[in-house]
Amino acid sequence: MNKVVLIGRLTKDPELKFTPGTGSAVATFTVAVDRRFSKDGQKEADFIPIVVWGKQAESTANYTGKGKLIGISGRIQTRSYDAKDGTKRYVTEVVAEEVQFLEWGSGNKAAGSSFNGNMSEEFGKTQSFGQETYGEDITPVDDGDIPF
Amino acid sequence: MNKVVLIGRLTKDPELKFTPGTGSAVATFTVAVDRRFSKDGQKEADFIPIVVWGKQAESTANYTGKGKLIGISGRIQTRSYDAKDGTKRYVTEVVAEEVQFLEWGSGNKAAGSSFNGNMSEEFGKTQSFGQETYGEDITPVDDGDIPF
Amino acid sequence: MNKVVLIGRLTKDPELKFTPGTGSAVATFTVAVDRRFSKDGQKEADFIPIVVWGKQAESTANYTGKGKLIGISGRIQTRSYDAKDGTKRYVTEVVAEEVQFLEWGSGNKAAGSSFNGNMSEEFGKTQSFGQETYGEDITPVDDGDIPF
Amino acid sequence: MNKVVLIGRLTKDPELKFTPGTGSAVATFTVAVDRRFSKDGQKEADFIPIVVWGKQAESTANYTGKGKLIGISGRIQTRSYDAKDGTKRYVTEVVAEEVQFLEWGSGNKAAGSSFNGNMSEEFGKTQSFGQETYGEDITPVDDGDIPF
DNA sequence: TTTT
DNA sequence: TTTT
Repeated sequence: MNKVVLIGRLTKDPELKFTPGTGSAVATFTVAVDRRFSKDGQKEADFIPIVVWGKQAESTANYTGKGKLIGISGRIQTRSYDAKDGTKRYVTEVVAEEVQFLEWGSGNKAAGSSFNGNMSEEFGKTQSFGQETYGEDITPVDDGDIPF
Repeated sequence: MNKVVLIGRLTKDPELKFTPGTGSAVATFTVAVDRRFSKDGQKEADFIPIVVWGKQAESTANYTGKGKLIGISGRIQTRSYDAKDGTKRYVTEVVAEEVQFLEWGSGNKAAGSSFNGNMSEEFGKTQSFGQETYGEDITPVDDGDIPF
Repeated sequence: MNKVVLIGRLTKDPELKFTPGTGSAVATFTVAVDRRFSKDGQKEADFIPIVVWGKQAESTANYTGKGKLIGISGRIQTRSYDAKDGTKRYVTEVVAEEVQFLEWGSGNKAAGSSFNGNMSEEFGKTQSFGQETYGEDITPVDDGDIPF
Repeated sequence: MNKVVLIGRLTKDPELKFTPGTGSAVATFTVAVDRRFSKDGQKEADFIPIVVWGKQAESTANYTGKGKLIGISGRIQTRSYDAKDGTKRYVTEVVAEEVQFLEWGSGNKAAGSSFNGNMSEEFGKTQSFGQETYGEDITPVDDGDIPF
């Protein structure tokens, strides 16, 4: 059993990439989740790294963005990589299986991602809110060559 | 909202320490959680770092141990520290708020911790199973000087 | 272990009552949570009964209302009562331990509850959004005589 | 968002049925989850109704049973039916998406279910423990005619 | 650096 | 390296 649920705000626009192999979309971003109990009244937050795969990665890249509130459910994943200094580094992140946009509106008009952004007319300026949840559509087939 | 639930096995006995300041107990350990979907049939797991505070830390140090199955609920916490090479390192771990021993029996009889271990007669060799859950008893008062 | 997380909309304004004994506040309401998979495209939802105790009950009664989006974490509780026809009825509901207002704004200006509603100037018409989470402040002391 | 995680014990052996239409397997049972905080020291539990579909329903019927410890993740579902006295009754239950046997061993040798029970030699008397989790294999296609 |  |  490995279950996570988070509600927080994106610290930046998501980064959209595609795996070299199968071309699966992957979005990565960080979510700031305010802590319930902070010492005295200081505002404190946890900054949790998120990974999303497949069609949801594209939705995420297009319908949410920096500062927007988002709900996520998924699981904690750990992996290691070799740092440039030769040491092994360990990463703990959340793989999102379900993403719920609690505030809509994306910042990524200027692109840099392969998505053409033609949704921006519908969602760009308007602040609409919904309860739609996007489920996992691609089994995260762990290509071996992860682009981050 | 920041909620985590895990069921997995300890990869080692927990490490019990006490904060220099208030003397609060802190236990740290890693839990191996088998993944539901692994590529082909290879056994794969996530190795998730756990922190437990207060009275629960002591229970954990004494009633569970390497290889034992445990249930955890809590939240994801991120923090940073300065590595010896001068760079900043980021850590993501789970702060357990509730710990449930799904298999009892500890390995740390020989001690090294301040706990006297007199429970070992009751729980040491026997493999008993229960559903008792130990709640958070100390608000994790983030001493500033965390001993790990 | 008994953990629930929900994001959904109130089907009505919360009902605020106070226990005869200790005078603890209790709010009850129903949250509609859209299903991810519904047969064909029909909109379907689960209508989940929620109970909140203490100071949070009052916040809930005042800062949210019919149609508003809310995040809840808590646990499932079951209880039974004797129906007027002499049969025993079983109830399953969610006891909220944490409530997060994803959209603010209450409908209960006209009252009927004992709360004086003097917050309505601040929160009444404006649609502001936040991430503030209100934790459990009163241990739900199960008076024995629950007013619903 | 609608997420539930439970760890508890079956109050009885699961009941296995098959939908008239598609012949999908459905198992139903109740899980007793001990409460963390009970008034004084009295042992109290919540008795939570569970529904499992598909292949997992069969696993459940065969590899677990009365008194066994089980981990469940899923969602809360509400439905209504017409009671014999003409009134509408509302039911809240947990639809399990993931089931983890924390203690193995089934009681349903004598059958009544279509499963032939030939696993009982492997799992019957031995008390083995594992971490295997069985995922949802059939999208719970809500036949319309649910056999309970 | 990992558990069964 | 962080969000409102």
